[in-house]
Amino acid sequence: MSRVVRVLPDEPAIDKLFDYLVPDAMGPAVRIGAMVRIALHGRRVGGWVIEDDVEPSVGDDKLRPLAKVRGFGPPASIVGLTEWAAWRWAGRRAVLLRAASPKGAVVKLPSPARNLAGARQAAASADDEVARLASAALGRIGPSVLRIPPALDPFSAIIEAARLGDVLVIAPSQARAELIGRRLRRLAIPVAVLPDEWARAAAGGGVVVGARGAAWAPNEPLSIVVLDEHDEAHKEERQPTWHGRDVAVERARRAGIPCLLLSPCPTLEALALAAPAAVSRQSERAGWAVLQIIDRTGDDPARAGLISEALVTPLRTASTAVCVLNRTGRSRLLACASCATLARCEVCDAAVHQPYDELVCARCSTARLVVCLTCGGGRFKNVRAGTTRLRDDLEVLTQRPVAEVTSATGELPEAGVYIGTEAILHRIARADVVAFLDMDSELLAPRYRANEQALALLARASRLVGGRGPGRVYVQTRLPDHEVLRAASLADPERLVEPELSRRRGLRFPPFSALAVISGSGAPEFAAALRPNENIEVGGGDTVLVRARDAARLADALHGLARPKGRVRVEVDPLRI
DNA sequence: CGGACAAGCTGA
DNA sequence: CAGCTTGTCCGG
Repeated sequence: MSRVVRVLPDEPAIDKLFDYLVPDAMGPAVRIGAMVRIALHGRRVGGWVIEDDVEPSVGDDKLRPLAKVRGFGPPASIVGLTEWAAWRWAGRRAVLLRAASPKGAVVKLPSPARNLAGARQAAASADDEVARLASAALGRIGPSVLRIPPALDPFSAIIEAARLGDVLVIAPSQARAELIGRRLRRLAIPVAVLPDEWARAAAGGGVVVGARGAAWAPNEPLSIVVLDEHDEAHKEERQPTWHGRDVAVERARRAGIPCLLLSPCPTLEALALAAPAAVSRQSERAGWAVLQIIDRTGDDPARAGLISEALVTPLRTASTAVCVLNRTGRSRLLACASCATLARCEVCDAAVHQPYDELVCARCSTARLVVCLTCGGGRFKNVRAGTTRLRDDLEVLTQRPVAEVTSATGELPEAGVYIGTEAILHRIARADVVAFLDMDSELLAPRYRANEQALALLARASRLVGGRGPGRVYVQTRLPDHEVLRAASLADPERLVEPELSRRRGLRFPPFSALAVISGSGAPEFAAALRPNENIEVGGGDTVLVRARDAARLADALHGLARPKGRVRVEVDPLRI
């Protein structure tokens, strides 16, 4: 009998399996996960072998041979994991298999790393509080949560895991992954940094480290370590919106291995998996920065500037100061490109924005053509509400150079003071002053995770200033007693857990439910196919919120629904609603 | 996705 | 009714 395999084409829109004959010459290279090329409907496309030795589901006359074997792809266990993730996040398998595959063709694997004994020796020297916590957690199969304050180095947890055998480390950013790779190499511990060293990772032996994509790494680790589990960078923004931590937890469950979730401020999702272990109170206090709360309760909102008196001296004297001003939620302003008049609503005079090809009033929703009422011009440009002005003001106030940092900023300019949105906290590694100019926009953000996100920002700032030491984190606020500020001041994230749990339970937000947001022109039609029942609630409108009792029921409800004509975006587990 | 083919529209 | 556009289906 000739061998037949089942192949998924690398065309996300197809998402169907097709059977192909395996020519004898290709035999040994064809296995589950192998990347192949196939003739499909008159063209050649790439694909992955998903099942081996199958009974063909079409007649022999239709069967065609594989056109080519391109090389190694994800191992069978990871193919299975992508299958699960496609269900869990209601997405297409090909997108996930791409994330799990090497960037170029891999036809040969290097020999696996062997000098593990030396690595274990290097590892044996690490003996601190973090190592002891990790060691205990590594004795348990499945998820563990370790609360390690922002400025305490989690590296010895990785070393501790490496001592026991191959490890997979998932970092919140590529930069962080590469840094860890360099540190491990310095200790002569074999390491493959993804995505570049996919082949070395597949060969096995030692540590594999990468950003969220490493959750699909082709190795067979004996443990998985997720760094900064709370960091939203672990979530893929494109569809399917999978989460590196959740993939790691499922992967560990399937493999029957420990999975360590590290964070200074664990999410309620992580805490639902395991009770946290924490370093001593003393160490935790040392790992959070001193918070200086600048109470602006009495200041006249109309008159008070964004920089209070109390902030001027710290900004002037710090060697590096970082100012965070979140513009999200502030109305974006449009100005006419030719006459610079601000675009206002003709009915109510409020600022208008341009979601699509018309101008819409943020207050009364009146829409009109994209035309300037003053000069008739048809082009508008975004005015970033006052940041440039703020930069100038800051320069005058501090009498030193101030640099604005945006996502477009390449090389960081030389300056004593930097200003930007919260993304700036990921661009600058060290500072002695971090100032949140408008913390209330975080604390009062109309998002169900606002508290968790605000605490994460303070954790990040604490890391920048190096924990409890001479550095300071300043917070301008009208809510000086807010529980998030209190938790960060006291270096006690646990204080936030109970109130947050009861709030989420009351409002039935995750982890007490699972959510999906369906948007795009086809959203109403798509949502109409979802039948509400005791497990599923479906909202109305152009953007539909779906709420289920849990992730499995949500996934089941979304599974296999026909996509209508228009655009449909299904975001499972949205973090910012 | 993109080719095949069928159903609808137009012009003489 | 040829010649074209638009829509739906399906691939091994």
